[in-house]
Amino acid sequence: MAEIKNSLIKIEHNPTQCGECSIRRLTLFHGVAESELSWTSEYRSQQYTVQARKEIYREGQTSEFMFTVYHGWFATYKTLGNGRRQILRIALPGDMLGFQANLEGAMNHSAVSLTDAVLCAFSRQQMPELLRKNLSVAKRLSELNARDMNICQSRLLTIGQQSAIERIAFFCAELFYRIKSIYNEKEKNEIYFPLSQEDIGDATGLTKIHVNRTLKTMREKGLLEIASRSLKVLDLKALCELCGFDPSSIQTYRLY
Amino acid sequence: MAEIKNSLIKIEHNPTQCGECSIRRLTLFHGVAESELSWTSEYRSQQYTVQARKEIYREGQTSEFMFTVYHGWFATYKTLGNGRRQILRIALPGDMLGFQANLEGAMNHSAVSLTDAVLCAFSRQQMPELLRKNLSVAKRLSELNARDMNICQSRLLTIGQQSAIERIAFFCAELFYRIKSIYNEKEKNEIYFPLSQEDIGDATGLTKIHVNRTLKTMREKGLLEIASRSLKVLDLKALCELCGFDPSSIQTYRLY
DNA sequence: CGAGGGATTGAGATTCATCAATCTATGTGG
DNA sequence: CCACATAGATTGATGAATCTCAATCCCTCG
Repeated sequence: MAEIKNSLIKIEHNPTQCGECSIRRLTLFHGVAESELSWTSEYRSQQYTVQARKEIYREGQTSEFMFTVYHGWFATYKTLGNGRRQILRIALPGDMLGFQANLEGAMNHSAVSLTDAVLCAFSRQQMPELLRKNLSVAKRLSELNARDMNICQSRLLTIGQQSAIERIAFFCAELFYRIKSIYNEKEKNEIYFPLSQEDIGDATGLTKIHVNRTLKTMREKGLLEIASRSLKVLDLKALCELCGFDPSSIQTYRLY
Repeated sequence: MAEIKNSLIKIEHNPTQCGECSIRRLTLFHGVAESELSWTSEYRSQQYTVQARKEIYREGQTSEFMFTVYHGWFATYKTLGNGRRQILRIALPGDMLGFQANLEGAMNHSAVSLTDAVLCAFSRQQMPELLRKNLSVAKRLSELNARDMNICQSRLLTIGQQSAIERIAFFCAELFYRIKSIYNEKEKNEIYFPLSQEDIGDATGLTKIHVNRTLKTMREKGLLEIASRSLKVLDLKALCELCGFDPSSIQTYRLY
């Protein structure tokens, strides 16, 4: 497998400054006073581009950085000895990647880009210092982690207790709402959607064949259509009712 | 359903002092300097007893407190409209219950005692102040949450990608190691285990009937025996190999 | 000693996985 | 510009894993 080091390409020319970051409301630095941003942003070591489908860190290995997604989609996952893979989380702009309890230790999961993407990197080593010096950042980190915990637990519920069509509906409904809340698109019923059917299967605990058949059913029922990297929601209300997804819960996903 | 208020019984006589708490190494106050413990422990509002099988907070409702488990077992869970229930987490002594991003808002999951138990309560309202004033506690909270995130993601992996026998093996292996690490019992192969087969099913995403059949298989294979509130591990090595549970990962569960 | 909750077993239905083949869109090299 | 390679999507046939319904058993507790 390709070296991870090579997948991250440093942006030498004009990296985005935190002060002018258009998605700061979504990130770790949401809530940092403008007057403090000049020094807290010093901890943002670097900005990197990464191509689609590259690993940025791997389970069992250490990682120099943790990241904020500035642009693009990522998936975190764990694998089993037999090669099966469970996608744990889809990370979208504003989301953190790679924070865990033991900042020095090996990663307990892997992360891969699903699209060409841009990451803001933070030295893991310097994180404790940043958190000590700026309580607003520490509080925000805690909020982001608690939100991710809630999302993770909701996925445990859907995977543990729902049928194939319900799981896929839940997965798509959640992503649909998350994307729309990031880009403030109220009316659009179609979003960019870079996941393959196999990815959807890895996220929902189904085989790609069964995902394919279930998507066909959903298309026939007029719920949604996934084709050529696009997700079109045909009947949002029915989709949410089918899987028990509560759109108002997305507010606790946003945190801004 | 019974009122939650009534399930918590305040301990009026001689509640445990944080300074003499025998499991402090496992808790939120691990790492707090002895000299600071006198004032941080002021935030520990009260100690409560609770009988087995009582809800201590409920999804959708607000809760005055968050808790540290001092004694006993708890389960957190989410439910679906059709009544199906997913157990999200088994909380053991030292574990936190009820922390979430929006401390003022409604709970996003419920919690129930599995045994008679004792809880140390913290006013949710006062938490931000405590975290602001004591960085050691804030850091510890973040560690505990990150650890729980890892456990949650491991369960996502096992429920999403493993068979019934593997899921049950994983669930039991994890609890077995957690209990042994709490009580420092290296050699014992039997632990107290208050979960019904239905509980195991709710935790692993299986029906109680299938849990029953699978436990029978595991008994016949000489892996483990669950009977009369006890879990006896007959072949620990085989159990861990079956489900891919790595005992050394428990170190990141302990955090002390 | 009866009641009730959990455990156990059986039979049959359903969902989902597996294996295998074909199709389609996209990109690549000649 | 075309032949080819490749990855992802699609469909069919079959079998295994798990669920559902139903009945009985067993243990504990009042």
